[in-house]
Amino acid sequence: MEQIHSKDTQTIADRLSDELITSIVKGDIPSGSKISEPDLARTFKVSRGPLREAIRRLEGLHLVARIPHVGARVVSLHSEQLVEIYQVREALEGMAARLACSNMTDEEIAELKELLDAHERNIEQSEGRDYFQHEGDFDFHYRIIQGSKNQRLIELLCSELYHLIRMYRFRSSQILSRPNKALTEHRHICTAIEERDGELAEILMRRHINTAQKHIEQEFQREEE
Amino acid sequence: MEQIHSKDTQTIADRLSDELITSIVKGDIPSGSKISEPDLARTFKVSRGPLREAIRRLEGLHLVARIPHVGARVVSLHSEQLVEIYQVREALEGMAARLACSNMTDEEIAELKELLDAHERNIEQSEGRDYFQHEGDFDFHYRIIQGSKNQRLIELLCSELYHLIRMYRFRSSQILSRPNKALTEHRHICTAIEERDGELAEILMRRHINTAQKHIEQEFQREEE
DNA sequence: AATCAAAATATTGTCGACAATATGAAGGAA
DNA sequence: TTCCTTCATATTGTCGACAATATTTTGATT
Repeated sequence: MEQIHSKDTQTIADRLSDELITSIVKGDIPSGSKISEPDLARTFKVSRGPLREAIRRLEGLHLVARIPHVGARVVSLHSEQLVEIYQVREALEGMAARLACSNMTDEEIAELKELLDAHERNIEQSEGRDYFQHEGDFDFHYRIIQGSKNQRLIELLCSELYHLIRMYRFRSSQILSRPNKALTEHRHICTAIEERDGELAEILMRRHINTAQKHIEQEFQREEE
Repeated sequence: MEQIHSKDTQTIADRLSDELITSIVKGDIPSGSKISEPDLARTFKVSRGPLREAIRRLEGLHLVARIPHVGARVVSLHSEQLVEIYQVREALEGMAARLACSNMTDEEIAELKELLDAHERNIEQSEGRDYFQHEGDFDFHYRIIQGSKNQRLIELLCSELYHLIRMYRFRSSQILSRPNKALTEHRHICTAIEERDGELAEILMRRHINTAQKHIEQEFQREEE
C-alpha cells in the first residue's frame, strides 16, 4: 500500500512517450525527421503497440505531425509558429502572474525572492554561461505558474507548451542576450506579486514575455539574411 | 490526386476518437463512468488496438483520466475546474480579440456584424430558446478566434478547451440568462474590432468572459444549497 | 456476523502476424 | 532522356491471442 507512485506501475507506452519527448526536445531525433515505427521499435526494444500509443500522445502535444497511412514526422519550428506560441504564452503567463498574486503563500513568495538572489550571484559568477540563465529563467517562470494554483493553466504551460519552447532553446542557445535586464524584469514582477498587485504583475509579465518574443523575431530575421 | 481530404483515408482510431468525443460531450457516455475497453470494442465493432489509441487522444484532451492497469474514466467537471477553464479562456480569448483587430479582413468584420444582426432577430423571434443562444454565442466567439489567425490559439481554444465547455453546457442548459445583455457586449466587442482597437477589444472580451464565469459560480452555489 | 486470505475472474497491457496502403524500382512508350 | 505504368517492397493499420495486473468472489477464521 506504499508503492502507489512507484515507477513499476508505469506502462511501456507511458515510459516510451516520456523518452521520446526527451529525445525530440534534445534534438536526438532531429526536427523534421520521420518517425519510423519499425526502427523505433527495434531501438527501444518494444513492440509497435505501445509505440503507437506513445506517438498518439506526442501528436496531442504537437511534437509530431501524423498523416494517416503515411506516418509521423517531428515538427519543425519556424519563426511564425514560435511567435504564435509566444503570443499564447504571453496571455497565459500574464494570467498566471495575476493569479499568483492572490494564491501564492507568503512563504512561496519569500522563496521566489531567494531564487532571484541566487540568480544574481550566478550571473556575477559565471558571466555569459547560457545554461544557468536558461535554467534560472525556467525556474522563475515555473514557480509563478505553479503559484497560480490553476491546474489547467499549470498543465497547459508546463506540460504542453513547455516542450516546444525547450525544443527551440536547444536549437538556438542565445536567447536571453541580456541576463541582467531579464533579472531586473524578474525583480519587478516579484515585487508586484509581493505587493499582491495582480493587475501590475500581469502587465509586467506580459511585457517581459513580449520582449523575449521580439528578440526571437530579430534572431530569425538575422538568420535569414 | 484529388482525394487527399477524402474520409476514406481516415483510420479507425481517428474516426473512433471523434465518435467518442461526441458521445462524451453529449453525455451518452456519462461523466465519471468507466471506459471499459471490451465493452466499447464490442459496441463499436473494432478491436482494442485502435480503441486504445483513441483513448490516448481523449486523455490528451483531458476528456478522460487514465490510471495504469486500472482503466480510464470520463472526467467529471466540478465548479473549481470550470472556473479554472474560464480563467484560461479569459486570457486566451482576450488575446484572440486583440489579434483579431490586426488580422481580420474588412470583409470578415462585416460578416461578423451581419452575424450579430441575425442573432438579434433570433432573440426577438424565439424568446428564451436556449439552443440558438448557445449556438449563436459559439458562432461569435468562434469567428473572433479564427480571426486571430494564430493557429496555435485556434487549436487550443477550438479543439481542446472547446469540448470541455460544451460538455458543461450540455449538462446545465441555462448559462446565458440574459441574451440581450450578452448581445450588447458582443456588439461592443465587434465595434472595437471594427475600429482596430486591440487594447479595448481585449479588455471587453475578457470582461465578457469573466461575467460568464461569475454566472457559473453563482449557478453552482445555488446548486449546492 | 465481520474480517481477512486466497483463489477465480475480468480487465488492462503487450506482442507477433496479417491486411491495407503508400513508397520506390523497373521497364516500356513518346 | 523524360514521363508514365506496373510491379515489388516497405510501412502503416488492424486484429486476435497471451501475459500481467487488478477486482471480485469465495471460504475460512475469529
